[in-house]
Amino acid sequence: MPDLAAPLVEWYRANARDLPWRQPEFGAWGVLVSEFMLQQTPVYRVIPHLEAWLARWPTPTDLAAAAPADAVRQWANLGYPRRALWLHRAAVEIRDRHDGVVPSDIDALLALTGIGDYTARAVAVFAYGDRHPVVDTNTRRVLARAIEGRSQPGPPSRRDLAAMNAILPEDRTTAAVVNAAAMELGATVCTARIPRCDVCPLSDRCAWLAVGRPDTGDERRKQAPYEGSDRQARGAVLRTLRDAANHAVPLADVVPDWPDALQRDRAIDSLIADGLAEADDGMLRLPA
DNA sequence: AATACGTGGGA
DNA sequence: TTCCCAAGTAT
Repeated sequence: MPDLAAPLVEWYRANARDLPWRQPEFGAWGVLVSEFMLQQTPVYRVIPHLEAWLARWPTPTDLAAAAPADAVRQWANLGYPRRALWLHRAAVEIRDRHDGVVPSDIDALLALTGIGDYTARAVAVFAYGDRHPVVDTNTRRVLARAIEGRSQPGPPSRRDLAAMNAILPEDRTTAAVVNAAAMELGATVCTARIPRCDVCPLSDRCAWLAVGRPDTGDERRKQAPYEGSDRQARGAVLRTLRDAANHAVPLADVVPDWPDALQRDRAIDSLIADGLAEADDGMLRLPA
């Protein structure tokens, strides 16, 4: 296997974006919040929300003391609002199980609500400097191209962690940089569409470029259409609840003009089932 | 393992 | 305009 770590590190030193969570003093809580927000949401949309969030709740204990409704409201239009609920639950768990300190142990992190394989390792590595492989969608694409010669990665797998681990240097500080660099390269150069191979630090050893950048046909699953979907209906309902000045809305006033009343009611029920809404006395509200 | 889950910007 | 897709997780 070609050495990927050295060129990645050199490239990262010169080209990494100056992102808030990369400041040394940013703190584990800030890193954790940023990782929740970055799950499926672009960097440029996260940054302003992250700063507002941390100004309001500077520690896990601060957030744990708030109502879930406040977390969902503060989440605003970041999307996937259950992440706000899960982040709040994680804060409660950190307060109750870890004395208010974000843990660095992978298994302890994995046990927190809303934290999976990616986020657990991202926190341990980027907040605490521990040595683990961190694999996100960017890294999977970089490895698929540079090592396997494929245009897109296959389905996520535990093998991805082993592949990343195989290119990590022994030194933990450098290993953390390699993790960040692989993600950064995938985000800014080795992109899903129109990769910029002309400025890529791996171009002289990339298996995919060497064989002429073929489309290897590994289609990623197409996202279901959003227009007319249940998700869109849920989004409309939740927006109504977020924007309600008195924090509660009569059920009859919840998107009354939605084209499909049955779909709207289904959305309301599913939001209640998810803990994102509560109904009582004919009123609908965010969870207290 | 496949599916559900928001939102909005860029090409 | 329409389509793609963005630092994933839970079930």
